[in-house]
Amino acid sequence: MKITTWNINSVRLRMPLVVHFLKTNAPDVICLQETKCRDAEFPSSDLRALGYEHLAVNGQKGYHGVAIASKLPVRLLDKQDFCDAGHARHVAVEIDAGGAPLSLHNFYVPAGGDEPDETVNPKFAHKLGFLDEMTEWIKRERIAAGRSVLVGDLNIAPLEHDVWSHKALLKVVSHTPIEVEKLNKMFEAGEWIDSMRRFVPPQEKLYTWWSYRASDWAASDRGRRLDHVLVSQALGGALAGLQVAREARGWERPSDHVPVTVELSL
DNA sequence: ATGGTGGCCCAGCCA
Repeated sequence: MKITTWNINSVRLRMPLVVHFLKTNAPDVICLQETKCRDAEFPSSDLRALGYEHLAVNGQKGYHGVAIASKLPVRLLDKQDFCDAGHARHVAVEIDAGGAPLSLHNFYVPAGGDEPDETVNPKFAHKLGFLDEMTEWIKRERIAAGRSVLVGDLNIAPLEHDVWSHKALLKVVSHTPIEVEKLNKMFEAGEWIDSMRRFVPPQEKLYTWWSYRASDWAASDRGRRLDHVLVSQALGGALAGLQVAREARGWERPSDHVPVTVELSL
C-alpha cells in the first residue's frame, strides 16, 4: 500500500500536476494539504475519474484545507479543529487495508508567521498551542494505538539535517528549539516512528520543501523537511519504501512542497 | 541585513 502526502498550495490551480503524479506513481491514497477551496469546489470528479473514488474533504475558502483521496474504501473518522480557530487543518479516515482497518490522519499544522516569539506573534502562539492540543489528543484518544498513520505538512523540520543549515535556521520559524521540542513531544505521545528517517539516515540531508523566494531553488538547494509520515509501532514492521519526488519542485508552476510517498507491506 | 515569490482573488493577508 502506497500513501502519498503533498502540500499542493491550491488544488484547483495544480490539478494537472496532481493528475500527472497519480498517473505516474499510482499511490493507493493521496493526502493533500493547502487545497484552498470549499468542499463544493474540490475537484472530486477528476479524482474519481482516475480511480480515487473514495474522498474525505475538509476545505475552506481561500486558506488551508485538507483532503484524502483513496482507491480503497474509506470511512470518515474525524475532522478536528484544534484551538477552535475555525481552520480546516485535519481530516481522518479509516481504510480497509489488507483485511484489517488502518486509521489515517492528514494534518496541516499552522506555519507560525515570521517572528518566533509567542508573546508578540499570535500566529506562532497558535502553532505552539496547536501542537500542545494535538499531543494531548493523541494521548487521550490513543490515536497511535493499533494500525495508525499520521501524515502531512507539520511545518517543522526537527533534525539538524532536515534543513540546509542548522545554525542559520535556529531562529527561523520551522526549526526553532521550542518548535522541535513540541514536535518531539507529539512524536513521543504516540510513540510514532519517523518513517522517512527509517529509509534516509539522520546524518543525510532530506528536504520536502524549497522556498519560492530563490532565484534557483535546485542550485542553492536551501530546503527543509516540513512534510512527514509517521506510523504507529504496529506498522513499523510493514515499512517497505520511501519516495520523495524532488523532481516535482521543477515542474511548471510547482507547489513549493513535493510529494512524499511511503510504502507499507500489509 | 535585506528582500526575494506565489496563493487567495484585486486588498491585503498568508505562506
